[in-house]
Amino acid sequence: MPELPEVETVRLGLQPAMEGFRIERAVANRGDLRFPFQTDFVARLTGQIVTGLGRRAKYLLADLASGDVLLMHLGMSGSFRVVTESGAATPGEFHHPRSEDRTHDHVVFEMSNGARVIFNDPRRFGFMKIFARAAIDDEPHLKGLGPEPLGNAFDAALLAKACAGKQTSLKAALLDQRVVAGLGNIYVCEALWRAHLSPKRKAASLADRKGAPTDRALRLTESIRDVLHDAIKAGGSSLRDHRQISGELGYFQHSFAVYDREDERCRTEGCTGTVKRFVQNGRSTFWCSVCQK
DNA sequence: TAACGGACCTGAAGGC
DNA sequence: TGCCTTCAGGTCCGTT
Repeated sequence: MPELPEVETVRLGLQPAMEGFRIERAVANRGDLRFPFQTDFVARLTGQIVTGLGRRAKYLLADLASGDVLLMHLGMSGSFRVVTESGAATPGEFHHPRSEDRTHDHVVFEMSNGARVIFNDPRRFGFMKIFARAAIDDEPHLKGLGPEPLGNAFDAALLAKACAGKQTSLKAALLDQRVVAGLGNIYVCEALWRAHLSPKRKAASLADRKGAPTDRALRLTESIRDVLHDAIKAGGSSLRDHRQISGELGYFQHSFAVYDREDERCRTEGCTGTVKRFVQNGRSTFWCSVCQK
């Protein structure tokens, strides 16, 4: 599922095809994804040079020369592929399992360098929206997002402050994009395992009575950074519908310590536990009850 | 205000 | 083999 590392991998893949080039033609093959397209969606994209391609949490942000920003979210199953003039996807040959199935190719950008950037999203949980860069502070999807976990501002003190007084579980708190932006179910499970913290533990326990970060907050902050860095280095994970730009699989799923490893041995050195699964806030949680406290 | 759960959506996997 | 059911999960929104 596209969480921060997958979105960052997509961004790095799209950059050579889009940044600095003009969108000669934009096509929306249907009226909506998760939300209806704006009526002027195509018009505001056509002829615009993409001056930069950034990321905020799980959102991709394409800056346009007009001063607009194209906001893109991959939802659950969204993916991009880039097809060059020669017909080959870059980098490498495109080999998505459903590469012949164009049914879910919902948006196409024809770039001035000859590349076709195609957004495919079978479940249509993704969406695209255009807003003025000047109004970015008022953009509802970005407003209220917590700190970037890989940014300089994110540290144990900030995480502890965001969790102080919260009676909900650590798992639920970390999935809350207002607390920290970009984590999803997989990386929350993995980060909690690395920090040896139970997903059931109260979020408030990251702060002491004075609101200062506890040792748990320090461990968790480090674990979040580490797991995200490792995943980006591996090109993201590739569960089910998610693929890289090239159609290739990411490799991080091979490194999962707990996610989707129910009944397998815990990988913590010296731990005799097995990975368990339970449903928490409507989502599967994987953890080791022996070494995660 | 915080916390929680349902809805959205469709392909994959499992059961019969 | 084919049909049916369940599950997956990011975000929004309604309810408690």
